Amino acid sequence: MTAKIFSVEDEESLVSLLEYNIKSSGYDFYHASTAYQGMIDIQKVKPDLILLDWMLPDQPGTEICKFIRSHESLSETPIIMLTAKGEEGDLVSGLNIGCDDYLSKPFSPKELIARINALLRRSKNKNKESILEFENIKMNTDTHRVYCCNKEAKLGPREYSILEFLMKKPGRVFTRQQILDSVWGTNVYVSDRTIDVHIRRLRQALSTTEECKVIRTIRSSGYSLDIEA
Amino acid sequence: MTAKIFSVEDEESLVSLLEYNIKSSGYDFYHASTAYQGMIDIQKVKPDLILLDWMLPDQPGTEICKFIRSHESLSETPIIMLTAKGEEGDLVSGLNIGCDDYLSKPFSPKELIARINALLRRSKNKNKESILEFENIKMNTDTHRVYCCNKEAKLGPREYSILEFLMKKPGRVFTRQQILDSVWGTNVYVSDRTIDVHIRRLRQALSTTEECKVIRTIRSSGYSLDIEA
DNA sequence: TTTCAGCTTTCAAAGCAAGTTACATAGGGG
DNA sequence: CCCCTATGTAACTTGCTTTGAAAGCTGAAA
Repeated sequence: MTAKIFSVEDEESLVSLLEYNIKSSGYDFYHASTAYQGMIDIQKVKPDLILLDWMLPDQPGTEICKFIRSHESLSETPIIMLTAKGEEGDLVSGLNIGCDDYLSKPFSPKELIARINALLRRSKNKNKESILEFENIKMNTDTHRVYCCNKEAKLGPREYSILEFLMKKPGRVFTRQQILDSVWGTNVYVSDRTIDVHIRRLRQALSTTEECKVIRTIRSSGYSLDIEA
Repeated sequence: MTAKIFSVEDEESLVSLLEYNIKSSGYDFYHASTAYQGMIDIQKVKPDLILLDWMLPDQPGTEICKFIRSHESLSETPIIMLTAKGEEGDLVSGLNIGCDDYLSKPFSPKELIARINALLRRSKNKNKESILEFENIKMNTDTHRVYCCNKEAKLGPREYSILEFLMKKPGRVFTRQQILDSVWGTNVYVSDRTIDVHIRRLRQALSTTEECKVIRTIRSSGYSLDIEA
């Protein structure tokens, strides 16, 4: 059964972009232009995933969010919020309200699809918790988003993998070789020193506003996710 | 001690390829052509790593896998499964059965060696106790942190290694040469006196607040981790 | 008590691991 | 086809660690 994606969005041009990309990815596409119409149609369609615009002509997207979460049959439906640039500040409350992920406009269609896939995958086997946490670092392995001190940190793929690896065994020291084996995989020949560079990039990315020293260097041994003594 | 690699494989040509590459990498090579013979010889040899062909003339490799995992003395031995092309589909079950890695034929010898190295590295660090304790000294080899009288002690890498070495056999006396061989490695030429210096630094680092005499000097012999008589 | 070998402490230079920066390249997306 | 990001390497810097020499100390034997 193909998954049904429901979008509530008033911008015409964006709707057609969404429709094109979502249908290309093999999903069914449904749509409403206002919050009011959306709430009606969502109950009929019972979609597998909902895309909500943050700003709608009649009511804010968050209202639909609350509506969905409070309806027995819909409450488990994953929701992705779409925000215009500059509205990110409210996102913290958005996540609290109950949406599962968000994207800031303009976003790449590829990224949207990736997040839809991830959320659908999760809701299919919604058994396991996908949040890793250590100190003030939070990591959502479904959405691949990382937060440090409640601000999102933008990591490259490699930095993300290294952090994920470290987060799975916080405090434990790993040699460069162990990190290479696990993140790069065996039979890949990369210099040990490459790790240093990525660790630097990771530290830099995690230093959002305040200093956030969570990666400890153990000289001649390796690195660990830990607080400096 | 060189690690022993045991291969169960019926293809003649592949066996000689394996033998050549594994021996070139400095490992001992053992071999059986059938599952039955393999199970017998593996018990005698007690190898450090096992290569299993998925398809064998008498029984599938998975049977050997089960056999190994259910035998007390062998159950921790890492296993790499070798599969012919097209058998990958069954690999999921293979990994569930308990092999640690797999390779699809044809594979590059380089890759095989890389995976062997990686697994041996992993199994070497596996079964060592991560908390060492003596008197009021506590040492966590996972996090590389050392506590003396419940306060963290900051040690340099060398001091750390020396302490770890001593903590493994508390009370026992080691000559300077033994410490050198173990911590620095054999065939490294460093003056004996160097040990004295590091011992001093170690003592200093362990004297956090109160006097904490746990390293005993045995004049004209060496040092031991012990309480002064 | 003196002597001497062996042990401890101190010190400064050399060594080395990690941090940092810059750059070439590759790969993907528009 | 061009631009941009991600990645890995190399070169340089920094600061701690290691090291051996040498001076100071200790304890046992004479």
